[in-house]
Amino acid sequence: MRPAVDQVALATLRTVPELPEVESVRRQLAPELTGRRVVEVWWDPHPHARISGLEQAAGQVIRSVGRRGKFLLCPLDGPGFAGGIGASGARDAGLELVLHLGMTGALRLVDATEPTGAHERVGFDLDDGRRLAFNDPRRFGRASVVVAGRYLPDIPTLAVLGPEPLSPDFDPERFAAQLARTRAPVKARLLDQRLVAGVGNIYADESLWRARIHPASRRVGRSRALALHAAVRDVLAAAVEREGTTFRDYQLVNGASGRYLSELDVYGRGGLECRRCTATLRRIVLAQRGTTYCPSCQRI
DNA sequence: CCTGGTGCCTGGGTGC
DNA sequence: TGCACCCAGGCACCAG
Repeated sequence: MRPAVDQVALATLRTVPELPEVESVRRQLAPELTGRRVVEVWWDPHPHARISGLEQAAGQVIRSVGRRGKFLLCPLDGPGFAGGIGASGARDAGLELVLHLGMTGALRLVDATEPTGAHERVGFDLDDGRRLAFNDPRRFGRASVVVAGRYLPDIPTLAVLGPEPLSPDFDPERFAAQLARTRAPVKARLLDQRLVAGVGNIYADESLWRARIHPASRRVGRSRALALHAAVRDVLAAAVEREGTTFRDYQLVNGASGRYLSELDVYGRGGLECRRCTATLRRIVLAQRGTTYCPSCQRI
């Protein structure tokens, strides 16, 4: 057993998990889950639960814990796995566990004897006597087992997910060209996951503020697009560095909070002073999302 | 294809 | 103290 981690909330997020929060959860889970065998799986029978294929996880070994955008990706190895070279000589198409925390999802490692939590939607009993519990009050999260890399039809967003913002795949010129091609508000483009993966409401507002771009802008020229590209990278990198944003009781394994909250410049600061120009930050609704920006230094 | 609008879901907050 | 709203928002889905 691992008493230092048992019973600890790995991610009781009040903040909606975006890339930095999911990456922080991934880093906590990876050493705990890698090499563990899933003994048994239980899941929520609710008709609207976004769950598929989980019966296939039983007996599988978790090979690693990865991430793409806001998705956690765990490649699985079957009981007889011996290197992945099948009779045909081609690499076997193994299975993959895909988790998305949605708005309120949280993952915990608990003792397997602990009763199912009130909002527990999925439980993976592991071969070390613990259970990976997926707690998700609003059922906006997702849990699926698919053939590795085959994300259609179950997970269409993952199938068309844009580049990882903190990798070289996120190319500034390509980003600028794609942004120039359509006329939706720039914030909507940041949120839709195809231009760049992992940006949600908080870090969209933060990035736009940093790049001095009005969230409702429908035309973003090359130089501003390049500034936005850099801002997205800088904001996400800084938030990962601080293990995400905690509003309430999101806790790390050691009990610490995500420390990006004090770094937020606009999100949650409507009516307060802009830290750059002292104008009053304004809160509007854009793309059906609460949006905060500085009317003085973010111009259309 | 592109875009905007609606529904899903429920804990927590507000106003009466 | 109780009750009826109403909001938060990632994503699926649909209509124009």
